[in-house]
Formats: sequence, C-alpha cells, structure tokens
Amino acid sequence: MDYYPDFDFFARTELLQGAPPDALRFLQASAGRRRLAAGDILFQQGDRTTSLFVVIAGRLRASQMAQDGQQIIIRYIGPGELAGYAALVGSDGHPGTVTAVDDSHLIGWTSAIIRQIMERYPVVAINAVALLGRRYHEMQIRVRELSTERVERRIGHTLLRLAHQSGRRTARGIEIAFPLSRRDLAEMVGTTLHTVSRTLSAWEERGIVSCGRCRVVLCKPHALVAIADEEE
Amino acid sequence: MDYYPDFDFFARTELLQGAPPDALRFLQASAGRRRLAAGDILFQQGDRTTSLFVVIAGRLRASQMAQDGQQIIIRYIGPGELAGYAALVGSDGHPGTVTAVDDSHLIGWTSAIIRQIMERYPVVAINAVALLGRRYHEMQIRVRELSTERVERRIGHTLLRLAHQSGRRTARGIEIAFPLSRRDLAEMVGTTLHTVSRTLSAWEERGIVSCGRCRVVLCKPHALVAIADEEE
DNA sequence: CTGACTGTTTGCGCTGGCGCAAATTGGAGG
DNA sequence: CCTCCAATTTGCGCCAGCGCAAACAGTCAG
Repeated sequence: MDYYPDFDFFARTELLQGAPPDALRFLQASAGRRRLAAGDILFQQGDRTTSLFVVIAGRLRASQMAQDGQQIIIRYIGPGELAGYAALVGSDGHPGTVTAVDDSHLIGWTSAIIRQIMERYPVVAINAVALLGRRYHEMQIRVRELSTERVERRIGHTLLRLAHQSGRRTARGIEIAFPLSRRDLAEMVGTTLHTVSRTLSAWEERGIVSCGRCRVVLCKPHALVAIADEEE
Repeated sequence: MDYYPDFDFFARTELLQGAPPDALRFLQASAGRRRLAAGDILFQQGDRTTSLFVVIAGRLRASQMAQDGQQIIIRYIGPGELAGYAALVGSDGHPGTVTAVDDSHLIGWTSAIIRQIMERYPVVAINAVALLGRRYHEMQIRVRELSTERVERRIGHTLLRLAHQSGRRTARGIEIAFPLSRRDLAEMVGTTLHTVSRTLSAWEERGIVSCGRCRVVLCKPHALVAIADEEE
C-alpha cells in the first residue's frame, strides 16, 4: 500500500516547489514509485542514467568510490530531497552509488520526462539550478575544511551538519536520526574509523556526545560548536 | 576599444549555447562590459550579489577564505565560462572572491535580467543546470582526492586538470597558460607551498616538468599520469 | 645599477593521525 | 541461551608532510 504524494508534498520538495498545478498533475500521472529496505541499492556508480527520484520517506546515502576501492560519502538524502541528479544535468551515467540506510519510499521520473518538464515549466529548471548551487556550495565548504582543518574539527563540523539536517530531539540531546557507523562518519570526514572512534571516545568522556553502535547523540552541541569553530 | 561578442561567441559559452536569436539579441542589448587588469578583483566573498559574468578573454581565479584567513582556490575560470554563479542560484552574497590572474574582458548581466532570461528561455536554465552539475561533480572528485590520496598524486591530478583546461603546446611540453605560483598550486591541492616546491623540484630532476617563477610546463604528461594513477 | 620585494628552494625537527593488530562488545538469528 | 558476525575500542610504532627558518633568485621601480 503506497502513500500517494499530494500537492502539499510536492510543494515541500526542493525540486518541485512552486510548480503550477497542471505540471504537478502531469508529474503525478507520470511518476513511478519505488520502495527500498535499509541496505538496498537505488542505483550504482556508472549505471546508465534512467531516472531521477524524490525521497518521500526514509533516508539514503550517496557515495563515490575510487578505482582502488576507497570510498567516500558525498551526502545523505532525506525526505523532499532529490536522488539522481545525473538525470537533471543530462549525464550518461550516475557519478555515484545511492543506497538506502533506512527503509525508504521514493517517487521517480524518467530523464526524458524531467527534461520535458524543465523545458515546459521553467520554475522547475530554476529550482534545479538553486538546488545544484546549494550542493556545489556545500562541497566547496567541504573542500575547504579538508584542506585547512584538523580531523577533530572536521568531525565536529560534520556532526553538527548532520544534526542540523536530520537531528531528532531526545531527552539526552540531539540524536542523528539514522544509522551512522564510525566508518560512515570517517568516510564523510576524510579520515579512518579508528580516528573517529578515538575522537568520539574522548568526547564521550567529556559528556559532549553519547554514542552506541551506529548511533550518535549530541549532548552538548554548544561544546561541539566551540571545538569546531575555536580560533587558533 | 572593446570587442563586441557576436552570436558565434555566445554559442561557445557554456551558459548561452543553443539560446534562440531573440534571446541573444536581448542579452546583447542588456549586457554590461568589464575589463580587468591582472590582479584586479571582480567581486569579493560576501559582496552582495548583483551580476553574473561570462569571460570573453583572459583568466580569473575563484577562491574562498575561512575566518582564520586560510585560503583555498575553488577553480580557474577561462573564456566562455561563467563567473558569479550566485546570481544564477538566487543567493544573496557571493560565496567566494573572483580575481583576474591575467588581463581579462568580461560581459555581464544583472541578477534580475538573468532570472528573466531563464524564465523566458528554458534552454538557458537547462544550460545552467548542466554547468552547475559539472562543477558539483568536479568538487566531488576533489573531495575524494583530498580524502584518499597522498599529496604527490593530488598535485599530479591538479596539474593534469589545469593542463587540460588551459594548456598551451610549446616546444618543451604543455605549459599552464597563466601565472600559477607554488602557493596557488598549494591552495588548489590542499597542502603547503613548501611541499609543492619540493615535489616540483623532484619532478624537474626527473625531467617530468620544467618550471620557473609562476610557470609550470609538463614535459612528460604520461609520466605524470603514471604518478597520479599508479596502483598500490 | 641598486634596492626592495616577492616568489622559490631547501634543511631540520616534530607530530597528527594512519596502519596494523588484537581484544571487546552488542545484536541478530537460530 | 548460544553462536556468529559486524562494529567498536585501544595500544603501539611509524612516517608523510607540516611549520619554522634561512638562504637565494628573479623582477621591477626609480
């Protein structure tokens, strides 16, 4: 039994907000739906680009692999966000792999339909421009952090960003609302799982975070901000 | 005496290729022109976004600075390419500083006009999507390199990319066609000018490169490819 | 020609964080 | 409850590359 997204849902997505009703009707009629269990792969790096998806519920991870097998995590994708930007930009193959990290529900369209929609409804193309601009800017900041900051600060910044994107208030603090292993965090930060583990242990001792298997809770976000932004 | 870009020129720019004649006429009529000497600043990080520019001739450097003054170079911008994407995405301020590294000639439009053009001529918006997608992908690759590769390989990859974007065939090899100091290269690669200098010296000894003040010539590009892509 | 300045080279010592290895823990499935 | 496995923790040694410092070399203004 699928949940059929209504116009309100479309209005909350980064790609389709502001699109006129007839565009939304067309999109609704031409959409495909896809369900993934945690761990399932939506598409793999290098796969031929066929579709673009918008996340209705759940969470996915976009990652990229080098020839030698080393992996990095590009970003996590949550409800309302887009997966498969290759279909937007007209690229032949997907630049990365997208995997569900929680059970997820997506809605998707073929590249041809998306192309057609952007041509007919400029507001969608303009949304796409804005969205890619944000992604580009996020990556600029990551490059800057990787180039100039030490590991501890990068871990701090990364956790704060994740908490901002998908933090859940709990009694103990702000919890990252999806499974995040030490290795995952390492692949976002550009370090090893060992260093992440050591750093989190040290922080746990100081009561700044509290963590378990694939779980991180920020107990003192302000202390983390201090670490991430401290002058020197 | 300014060179007035004609339709052929527009057809060679990443943003305006494929735009219909009436769009180009309007763009031509509403354009502003700007000349910069090497070293002049087009706009600074944080400046209010007013315009977007297309490079007619010359070369510029987009850089970003952290609070502590540490700088990185985002990219070099050459003829046909775009400077000031903030005006495309509707961002209030410029995310980085753009400086001319050679005498440069630009053509520009206000944010409002660009917005209007994208709404009226979807092909321009779609070009913008493609262009930002490429930039985003470039940054993904840089993040991956910074996360997983050693300095020497990163320097290799960076030089190869620069040569590809703006290499000039000479008797001695492929020369990077604009002034590029050790510090500049370091800020692209994510290291220090010292390490860049040492690496280039070692390469020069092996005849792989040949370099002078703010100049780099790749004498044996294949050897550089071997260094940059060697398995291990 | 001279001085000043900016860019470059090189030596030296130190250390952040990686790599390896081994022990430990916590779940999931049977 | 037991077993197995993946995730995590922690110790230890090492080294790539940074930071500092000093010498050196083009280049340009006057």
